[in-house]
Amino acid sequence: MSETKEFDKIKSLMSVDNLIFGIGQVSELLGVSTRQLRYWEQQGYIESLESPKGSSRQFNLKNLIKIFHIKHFQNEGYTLQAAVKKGQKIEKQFPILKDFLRNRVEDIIPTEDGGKVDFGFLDDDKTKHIYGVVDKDGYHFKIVKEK
DNA sequence: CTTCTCACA
DNA sequence: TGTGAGCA
Repeated sequence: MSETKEFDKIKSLMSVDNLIFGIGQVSELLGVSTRQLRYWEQQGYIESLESPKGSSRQFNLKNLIKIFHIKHFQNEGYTLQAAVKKGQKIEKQFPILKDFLRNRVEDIIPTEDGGKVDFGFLDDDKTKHIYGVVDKDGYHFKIVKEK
């Protein structure tokens, strides 16, 4: 087997799409009854990977996260429909947040009582360095003037 | 022991 | 918005 083929195999093994959970696992993991999961799927809120007809349902990570969110918002007191909508909103926000973090966060520096997030410079002259600070008092931004 | 579907509230 | 029964 060629090296690229080997690499593809490893990549495929590590791919989140290949993290599959059985309905029982999901139920135990997230505290949602197997019956609920089938019901939610029947209502079209989630979907399972059902290649072999009539065989047991399997869920990928995407749907595991969906289920997690629905359960979460139901616990907060939302109806099933509202919980699904809340989950969809989070799922739309998440890639944007990820993109922001990937492109704007330069570094994360742990400290004794928390840490600080380096957001880089505010200006092109690179004189105002902005940090997001997490410490025992909470969260705040700090602008450090360089030279 | 698990998951499935169907009937029922 | 789900559950219990009863089958495979």
